Amino acid sequence: MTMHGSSHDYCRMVVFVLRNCGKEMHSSESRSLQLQFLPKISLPVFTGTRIEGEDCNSLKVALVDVLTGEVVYSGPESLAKVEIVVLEGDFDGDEGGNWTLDEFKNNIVREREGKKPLLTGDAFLNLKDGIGLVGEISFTDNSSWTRSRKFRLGARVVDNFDGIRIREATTESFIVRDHRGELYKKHHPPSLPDEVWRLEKIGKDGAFHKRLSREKVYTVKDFLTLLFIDPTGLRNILGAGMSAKMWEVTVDHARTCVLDSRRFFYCPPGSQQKTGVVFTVVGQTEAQNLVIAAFKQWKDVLPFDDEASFWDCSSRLFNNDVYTNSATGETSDGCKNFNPSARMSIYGILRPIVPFNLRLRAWNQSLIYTARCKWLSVGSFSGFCSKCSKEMEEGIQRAEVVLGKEDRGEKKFDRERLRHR
DNA sequence: CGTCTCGTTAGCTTAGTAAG
DNA sequence: CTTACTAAGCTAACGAGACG
Repeated sequence: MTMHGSSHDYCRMVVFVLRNCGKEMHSSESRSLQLQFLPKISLPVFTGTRIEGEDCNSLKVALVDVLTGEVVYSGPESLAKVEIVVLEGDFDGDEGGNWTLDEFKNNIVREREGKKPLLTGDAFLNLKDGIGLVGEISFTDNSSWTRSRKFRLGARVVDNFDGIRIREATTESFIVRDHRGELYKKHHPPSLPDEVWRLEKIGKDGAFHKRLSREKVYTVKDFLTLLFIDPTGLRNILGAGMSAKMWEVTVDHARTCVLDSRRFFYCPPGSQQKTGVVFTVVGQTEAQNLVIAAFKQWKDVLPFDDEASFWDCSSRLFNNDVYTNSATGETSDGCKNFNPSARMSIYGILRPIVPFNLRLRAWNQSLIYTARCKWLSVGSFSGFCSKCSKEMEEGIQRAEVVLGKEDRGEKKFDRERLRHR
């Protein structure tokens, strides 16, 4: 059975015809079929880059029954051959999909004269069970030269099912940019080794980029380090030309940089290891973050009249937990093995504890580092060990942190691992 | 409103590579 | 070695936003 409209007036309601094993099965219900793209196209789109669906999904074309919204899994149409074409971005702007076949054809965009076909790759696909995967296709040219400066993708059925009109699919309109634009894209989030112009408001070879380069701020890491160590100095490098608003945008963008988990520990010479600081690769301290968190969760903050009352209270606070064994009154033998020749890190949580003796041992039980500490950033601690640098080359991968009377087997921190990096 | 700066775009140039 | 093709780099033009 065949339904014909006039050449410009195809009926959108068609009688669905099933053909199976050469037998014709006539459906009494009227059906309106159309192709649909699934899911939306992932933006932005660049020339030479594969067109993909949102969230890294492959782009698909599905044959759908307009009335039920369901995919047509059976029948000859569910195996149709489909062609992907490029359409003008303003095609069917407000029409709600009521285009004719000729209107669709007239809005197909061809390549510019002397250029390669606008789409490269597998422009044809075969539906299977009503769904087909769009293969590897990409644009060869940007969309700036067209009347709307945008493209859409269209999908149309190549086969003729006895003149039955299957409505074509179109995507949302989108801009196709020259792939070279991709080279100068900002990174979200930026990474530490990125050049500093990957940050918002820092133009490549622009005034700010030059000012930063003059002061040897080449990378996002350099920028972040200066931001934490000397924010005023960094602000001065950028100068008055950078407005407060721009500064905020750049700094906010830089702060989204995902830092690695490495931590560094520093005991000033002569401090007898009573004071030390743990910091990130860009000089950000755990304390900074904790204080910020504390001000946000003020109800959880404990007030003390003075430092003495803090220590008095804290020793009682932590008296019954795993840190108790650390307060043994042992004298510290200092950092005699401490040397910035090899770096080690352990991972865990930062918390205040009573003064304790810390010993770091390699897996073969050789003593790497001892110190008397008031604060331990278990899990975010880094040390440098001269003994270890030798042993590391021989294949040592980890050591345990043992606090207090480890010789009696009370290894409270076994689960904390010390790792070479 | 003029100036400064960044962000984007795209034409042109250069470098690299494969084929003959 | 020459030629053809492609990818990458350079740079000018233009628009937008911030600021005085």
